[in-house]
Amino acid sequence: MGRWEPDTRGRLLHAALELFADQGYDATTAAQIAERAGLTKTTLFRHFADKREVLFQGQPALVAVAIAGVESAPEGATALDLLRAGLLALCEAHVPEQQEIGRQIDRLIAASPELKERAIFKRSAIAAALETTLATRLGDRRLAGVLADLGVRAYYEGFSLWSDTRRDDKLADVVADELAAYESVLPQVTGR
Amino acid sequence: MGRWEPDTRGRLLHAALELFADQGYDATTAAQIAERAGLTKTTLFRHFADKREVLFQGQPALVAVAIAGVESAPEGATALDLLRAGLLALCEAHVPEQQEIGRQIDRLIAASPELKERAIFKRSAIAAALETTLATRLGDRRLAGVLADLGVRAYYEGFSLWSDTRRDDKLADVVADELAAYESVLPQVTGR
DNA sequence: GTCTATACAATGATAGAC
DNA sequence: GTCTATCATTGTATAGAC
Repeated sequence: MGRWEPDTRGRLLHAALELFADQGYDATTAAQIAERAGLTKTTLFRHFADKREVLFQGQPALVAVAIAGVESAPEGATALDLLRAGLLALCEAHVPEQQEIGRQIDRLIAASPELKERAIFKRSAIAAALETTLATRLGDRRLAGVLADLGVRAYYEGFSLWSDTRRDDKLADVVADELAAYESVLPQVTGR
Repeated sequence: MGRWEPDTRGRLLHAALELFADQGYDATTAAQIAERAGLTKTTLFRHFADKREVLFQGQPALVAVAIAGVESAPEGATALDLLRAGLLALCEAHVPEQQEIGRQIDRLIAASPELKERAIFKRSAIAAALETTLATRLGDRRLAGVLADLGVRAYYEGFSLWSDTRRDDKLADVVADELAAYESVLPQVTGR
């Protein structure tokens, strides 16, 4: 289907994961990643704005999925229903293989402040997108913001539990449990 | 009190703000900032890990203040009392001049993805610190996390309101109002 | 203990050829 | 879409001056 090997971005991700596992993130140059994928540094930076984005290339699609999930919720849905619809869509976008890749990436993030900063930026991008959609549906910016924070927290905490201690459960269930735990703790905030 | 001009970091911040206002963040080099402050690039990087940190140098102190605020709350304080104590301390650490500097920095952040990423990282650092302290006092990680998100949101939204439309009010009051608004909206999340 | 001089590796941008 | 080549800038490292 063309003069070059297909799936350039995927090949770059794969090459990066191997090299980072061997040498660490900092000790690996963009040129090395490109070379292992059979490309040059210039080409890598044509596909990704920076070295970090090679690892986070999956996130934008997740955001779109979450938004679509909220938007496809039925008309009479409650605030919490909308949030759950978004999270469910998000979770179902994960294929089982991503559990292992996710673990790998999480380890790299934990070891690199540079990656941690980008990871938090991505997390906040999901929250912001969720907030916007929820605000449209609910007509209440504050409620939307609070809900988005809650949902994103449930998603990240859930993902972490899922890949650490609940590997055989479905991600959607773990996240739903986490969200339910927040619900049951909220009355303590309001003052009972 | 020494052989050199005092307040090196403050001078660098001042120089950076002037140059960024003139030329924008991207078009200003670290060397230019240093030169305007009467220093060299080497010295700038001795004081700050990177160019962005010149702008965010105030944040670490704010984190310490917020934590101290929570820790100094009386023994019988409720979860919400603890959060309010932290936020109050945070707000009172702001001197009036910081309203204008804060506005300036916010404009720069809005115009630069690079700065936005760092700003979000700083926000999350405040949330994480708050969460840790609250968890210690409350003995409940989940509650602490949810509370920290809520508090940090109130602080940032409050700051934004304060510098945009409520300049003459006290920051602490604006933030307290914002937090109260979240409290009143929370029952809608629990499901009434 | 803070600053400077110099040299250096890596990022990321850019222009032009295939 | 990729490559070669070149480039400015970031940020580091070293060794020394006051």
